[in-house]
Amino acid sequence: MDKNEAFEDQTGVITLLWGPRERPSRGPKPALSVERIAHAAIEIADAEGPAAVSMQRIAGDLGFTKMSLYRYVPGKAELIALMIDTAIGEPPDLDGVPDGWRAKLQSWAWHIWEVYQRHPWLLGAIVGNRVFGPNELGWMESAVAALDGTGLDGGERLDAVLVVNGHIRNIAQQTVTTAGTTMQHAEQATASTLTRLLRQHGDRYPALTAAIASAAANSSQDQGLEFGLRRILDGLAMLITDRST
Amino acid sequence: MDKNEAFEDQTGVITLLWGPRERPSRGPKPALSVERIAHAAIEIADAEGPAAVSMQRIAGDLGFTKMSLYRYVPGKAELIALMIDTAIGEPPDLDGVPDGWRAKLQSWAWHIWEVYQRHPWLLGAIVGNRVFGPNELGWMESAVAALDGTGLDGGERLDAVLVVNGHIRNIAQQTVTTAGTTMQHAEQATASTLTRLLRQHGDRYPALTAAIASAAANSSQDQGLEFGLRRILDGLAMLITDRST
DNA sequence: AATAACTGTGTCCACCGGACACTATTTTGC
DNA sequence: GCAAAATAGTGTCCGGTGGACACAGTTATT
Repeated sequence: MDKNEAFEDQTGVITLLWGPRERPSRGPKPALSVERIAHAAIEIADAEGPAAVSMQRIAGDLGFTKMSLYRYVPGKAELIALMIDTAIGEPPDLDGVPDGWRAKLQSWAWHIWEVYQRHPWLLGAIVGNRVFGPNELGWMESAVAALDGTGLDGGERLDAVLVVNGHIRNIAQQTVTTAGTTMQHAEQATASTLTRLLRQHGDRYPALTAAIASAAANSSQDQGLEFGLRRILDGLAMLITDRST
Repeated sequence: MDKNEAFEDQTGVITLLWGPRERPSRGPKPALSVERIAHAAIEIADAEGPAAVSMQRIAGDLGFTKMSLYRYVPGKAELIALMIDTAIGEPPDLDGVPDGWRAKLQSWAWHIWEVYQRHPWLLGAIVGNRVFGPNELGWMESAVAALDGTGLDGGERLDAVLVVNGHIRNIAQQTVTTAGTTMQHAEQATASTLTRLLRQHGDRYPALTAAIASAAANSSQDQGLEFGLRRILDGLAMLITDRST
């Protein structure tokens, strides 16, 4: 498919994501639109996982042949980029959140968490160097803006947003399954296989076995998101108070 | 390929990763081995990205036909699982690291960072619910063991390791490209496209534009790993001192 | 020696992304 | 009004993918 993804020309993605969407004057009226195609693809990915998204499938769902899609989209890679930015959607408005940067960033984290819950395939799609779309940049904007007023410089704000977003992504990856099953099911399955493996080979992993046993006893499971987020925000708070004194 | 990954029976992966590897008594001697196959696949992925790893390609590199591989591996998904655990490799020995949990966890973070640098395709391969392999569990073990002596309970230790690992993964994803180019190239490319996009649409993203300009001015780039790791460890330290008093 | 188990090969299949030629449709300039 | 130009959707073809299956060759057991 792609022999060297680093040398892909990003022009196709850029024009699809950022370029103007103007109808040519001559020729028959298009029966489809990039938006309809993207939404159909997202629907498939949401319901049946990213592997089910093929050109044939999308076109079939829309009632067209697969080659007709190539009138709207230069290729599948570009379509996926558009799927990503469309699925991420509009960034949240954090102006209504009071109480300064910490509450704003926390709210932002929960919003992006919901996005990942709604579109689990996003987690596997946003790896590697990519061209950012308008919505994706909008999310970064709102998060960086939440750190206005703190004494952090630009690089630190970017890094801080990176850490928070990364944590949510990471937790979502652990929690969510790619296909249609609920996260309870998936977590339960992995947890049970993990405990089964540890029951057999536990002697090789004493600390891990003890930790999991303790976690199960205290029923302190699924705190990963809040735990890590609190740690990260605590660490940021330390830096911010440090800067402001 | 896979219509619903959540319902995959993990038995194939489990037996391949954890099961005994015993030669049957009768029949010709196998000319290959799962290890050789996995290593050949890893070599391809390291050099040309994960998309270049196909059964035909692996078999061709080994001088066999692709169908011969299926005598050793039930399918490609299982082979990838084995690739992952093999590429992660032996966990680091942190007993030699002095100075308590913080230095140990920091050392652990840099070790896993190096693994992700060596095998960038890992970042795209370890998404979703998966069965852990022996080595992967070994890394978790060594990280959890590093938190021995802190007052944290089992669940907190697991969550802490999750956060640190997630951060490294996140930074590596931003830094590394899937194929052969160096990370400098990739970062440079994305950075330049980002600035070009912001130069055109910067009015929609004022805070982001300002932050990036400030970061460029202070030349405080590529501090993401250390920045976030310091914040996370600071936050953990707060919790630990809280627990011990 | 016969048999059973196993290894590697060749053939076949459905599906994938995509190139290309073709017809049908619509707008423009005359 | 009419021809030319540009576009939209279709049908056909191609190389590559993962994998099922039958088959011949090899080895240890009986």
